[in-house]
Amino acid sequence: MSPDEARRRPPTAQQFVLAELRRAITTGRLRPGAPIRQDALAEELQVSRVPLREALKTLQGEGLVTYEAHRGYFVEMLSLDDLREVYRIRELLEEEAVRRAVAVLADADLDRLEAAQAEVERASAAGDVLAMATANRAFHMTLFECAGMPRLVRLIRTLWDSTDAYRSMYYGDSGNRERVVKEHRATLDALRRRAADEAVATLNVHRDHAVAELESVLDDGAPRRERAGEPPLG
Amino acid sequence: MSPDEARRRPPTAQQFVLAELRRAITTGRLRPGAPIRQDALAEELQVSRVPLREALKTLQGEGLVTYEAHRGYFVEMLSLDDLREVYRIRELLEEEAVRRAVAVLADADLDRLEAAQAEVERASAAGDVLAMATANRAFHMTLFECAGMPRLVRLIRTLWDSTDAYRSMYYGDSGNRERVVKEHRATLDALRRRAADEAVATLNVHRDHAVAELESVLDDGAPRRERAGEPPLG
DNA sequence: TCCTCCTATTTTGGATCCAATATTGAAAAT
DNA sequence: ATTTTCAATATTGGATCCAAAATAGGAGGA
Repeated sequence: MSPDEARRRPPTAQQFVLAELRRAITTGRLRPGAPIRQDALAEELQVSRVPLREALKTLQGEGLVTYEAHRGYFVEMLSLDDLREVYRIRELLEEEAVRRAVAVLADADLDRLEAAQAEVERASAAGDVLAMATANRAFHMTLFECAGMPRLVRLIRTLWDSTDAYRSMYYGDSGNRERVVKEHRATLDALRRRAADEAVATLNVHRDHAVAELESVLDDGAPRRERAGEPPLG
Repeated sequence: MSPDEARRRPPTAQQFVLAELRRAITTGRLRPGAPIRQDALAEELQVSRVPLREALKTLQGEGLVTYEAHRGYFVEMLSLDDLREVYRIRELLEEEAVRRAVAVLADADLDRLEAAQAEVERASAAGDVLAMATANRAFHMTLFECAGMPRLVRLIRTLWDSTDAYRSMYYGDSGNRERVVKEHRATLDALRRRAADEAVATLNVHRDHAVAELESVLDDGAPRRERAGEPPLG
């Protein structure tokens, strides 16, 4: 079996379940605050509760779900303050990653960033929200990985994961999509000139805008903890 | 049952196992690079493999162990570069925590810090290495928690956990213990005067010395991945 | 009507058993 | 002697079953 195929369908049930859960949370299929009923979900996904619980433990570690002994797992419900905290931490860590990346950036790295950006622009033009989110993420992670600090990148990735559910709506607006394209171009320009301060600044603008957008969407009240009624997990 | 009792013996086997595993890794009982044999460990701890595996998943999320499908879990083996990366990330996050803490520091917080420091000094004088590590950690976490950023503190705590195994040796040296006591006093002094820059600086010195010490201990070669021979887990 | 207590039900936690995969070691071929 | 193949073994992955805890609902009492 080729490595590609192996990645397509994970070799273990827990990895399959993990991917499904991420998708469910990201797309809002499982809503913030909702309890996760293991029996129902396991049946839905055609696995037993054992791999499901292991996947949930992973998500707990990433902060996507919370856990209470004998009460179970709940989809993490982030308040506005929580979101601001996550974005502030991202700012700290991503600045470090970008500075280190700029210091060692090779032409081949820039080529890969250009390719990632091309995909972002394609998705933006097509209005493909899911592809847009994926491509945007790939662009940023490609940059961060140039820093050669795998643990730092892992932390940043986890922070992105933890707010995926709240960020998915962002790309629905075509104005936001165009803005992202422009901001990426500004970042790329700074990177080509190895202007670290400028690259950090453009990314901060990029991030702050996302936060501001989130705030305006959410400030009519924090999401409520739900106890039932979410649709099944097709 | 009192809350205290409830905390003494965790209500679930996975939490018990998690604590035991942490201790085993921290004390070097499970050595970096060693594979974790689930059957043997489960029998050792008198539980089945199910809660053990959930505990391992938690540790995987924290970076204390690595996981490969169908091959199992291994105690994470940190290279010198890895350690430096962890400490650099800590520097970034802890600076933020300290600055936020100083901005809102109340007298009651200072009292708690004094109490924590008293415990550090007691342990230092007694030469109690384990108590020293615990007290030092409590001192720092008490400070960080004043920042009112629970996610940030959680990340920092995880980073501390991930290097526990390597830091345990540090307090064996009485010179190191005395140095820690002095550095804490300098930090406390800065905090009392709400001198954020100074507090950050003293903590950076504190941390950098630990890194330097680790480097001198480890630079005769990275630890090897072991495959067998670790003593049983009393 | 409201509160308390107790029981029935639901849900999670964990043990055991079996299946799937990886590893080891020996035998056979080059 | 070295490499390859294949079977035997060890180890992990997962399903099912049972136990323990929490939740929900109703009966009884104030």
